Amino acid sequence: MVTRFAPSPTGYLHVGGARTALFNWLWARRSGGTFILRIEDTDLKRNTPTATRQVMQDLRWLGIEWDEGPEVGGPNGPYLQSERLDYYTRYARRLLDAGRAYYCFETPEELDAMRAQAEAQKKGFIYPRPPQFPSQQDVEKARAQGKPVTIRFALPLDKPLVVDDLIRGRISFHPAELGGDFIIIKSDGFPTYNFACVVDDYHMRITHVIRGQEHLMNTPGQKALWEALFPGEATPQYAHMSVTVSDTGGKLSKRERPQTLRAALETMPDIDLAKLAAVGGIPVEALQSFLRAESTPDIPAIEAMAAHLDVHLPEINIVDFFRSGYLPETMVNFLALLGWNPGDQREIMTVEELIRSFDPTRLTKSNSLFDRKKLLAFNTEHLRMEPPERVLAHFQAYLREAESPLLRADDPTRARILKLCEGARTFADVERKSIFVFIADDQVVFEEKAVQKVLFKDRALEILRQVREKLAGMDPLTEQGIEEMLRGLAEQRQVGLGKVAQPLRVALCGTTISLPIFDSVSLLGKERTLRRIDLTLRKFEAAAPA
RNA sequence: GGCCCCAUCGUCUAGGUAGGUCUAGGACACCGGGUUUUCAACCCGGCGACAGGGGUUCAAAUCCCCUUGGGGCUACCA
Repeated sequence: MVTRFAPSPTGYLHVGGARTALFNWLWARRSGGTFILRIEDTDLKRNTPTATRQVMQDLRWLGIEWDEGPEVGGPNGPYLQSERLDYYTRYARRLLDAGRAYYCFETPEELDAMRAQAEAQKKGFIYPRPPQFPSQQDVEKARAQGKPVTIRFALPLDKPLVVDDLIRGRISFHPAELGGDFIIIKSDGFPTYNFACVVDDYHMRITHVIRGQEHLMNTPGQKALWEALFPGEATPQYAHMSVTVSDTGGKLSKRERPQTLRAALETMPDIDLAKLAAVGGIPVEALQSFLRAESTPDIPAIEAMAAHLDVHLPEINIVDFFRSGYLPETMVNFLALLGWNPGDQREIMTVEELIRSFDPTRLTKSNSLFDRKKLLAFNTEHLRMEPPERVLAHFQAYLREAESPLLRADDPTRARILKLCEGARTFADVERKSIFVFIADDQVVFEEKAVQKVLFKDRALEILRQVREKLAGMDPLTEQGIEEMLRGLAEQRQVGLGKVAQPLRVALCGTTISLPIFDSVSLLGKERTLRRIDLTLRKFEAAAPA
């Protein structure tokens, strides 16, 4: 069995693409077959130079390795369609010679006009096949006149086209309603998707294809092409899966990120636009225009501004989830369960379990919504479940990507922090709770809310001073000693531990959320703990309400 | 407009091919309670669905038809 994932290199790997790749990969692994990566870069206008590299990087992060394809090679290469042009021209020639394809010379404008006319008559557009196919001289004449030259496949109209879909069963199409003869070679000499796909699937000996529902209507045309090109040869078996839509409404689209930022900005009226624009590295005018929904800055600018304002953008691409602190194991598990299930009630599964259980006939027919809250729950579970060394390795990668101050910690410390954060939902949570240890003592940022709710209440500063004195007298500083001291103090003052621990926490971190307090003190050490308490007392004692 | 696909809790889904064992199961979310040095996690409990209408049948979530709703395609994009 040979399966494939065939993305077009237009940007990062997105959730939908990852899901398609995953199912094909699981299927190949399940059956001991081959999984091929093929890059469909036949649209010069849409290709992004770095996209192929990005897609491969994201696949590898997910653990989806290809047996044949770019960088790994294989007997059926090359694996970039732009390097396979000779195949397509050869087969187009063959169809032309057999009278199964013909040249056309309409300009895009002429085609648009024909379509508009069909629409005005409330009819579906069907390309009118000429009674006589243009000759080679006609082609030369057209070229001389500067007309575009394309090649169309003469779709057989005599019998219904039948597709046997593994998920949806037998589907029959009337060729006359399919839009007529379609283009196989564009005027730039490149093949269209439908043509290149057939030629390559044949030459790469693809036996099984799982792809999105959006390709279902392409399948009858591809089958007809296959029969004309490779009569008697079996086409791959197709499985057209459902689509995944976003829980923020509509399709999972990259526009969601800018839109989320804009919506957040609208709730912040007194914002310093000049400063924000500087953060994003764009002119103020560009930011203003963005706010009026007239333009959109590029994604790095959007992300920088969102990070600055602490606005969480919805993740769209696989790399976004990496940057938000998700585990690849989580993504694989979650994506696999969107539109598929193992047939029993298991949900949290390892990759090995997924491979063992995968059966494409269990793919769901209906579309599903990408639920980020459930994803979060899955990540919490995987963070707890995966081997600690593996989690640590992923954590390092996350920190490197984030250029986090936690990079300054050594491995044992990071492992300790990870352990203290049991129950955390993402690496971002872990980082947020422990970052205070790795910043300079005078760089602690005090959250207004924390100050008001903790430091300025219940004689917190008085307690803090007491804590400071006791801490100063402790040598050495052990977690156990700290705990006994804080508990003793709470008891002595007839208050809950929270009344003692929270002021200390805010003094050390500036926020009410951090690692467990005893570990926070021990991680910081005696000297830095005392210094932070002193800085806090100095800063807030004068300002405290009586 | 034409063609094609789909329809079970708010969400992901089990059950549908072989109609009765389904007063419809699980998970996430949500709500209530518990635990607690913060957040999270954790424990207990609760809410909650067969889109509507017709058939077929002793019996329908399950089979058939219609309606409605959602999605896709209708490109010299893939």
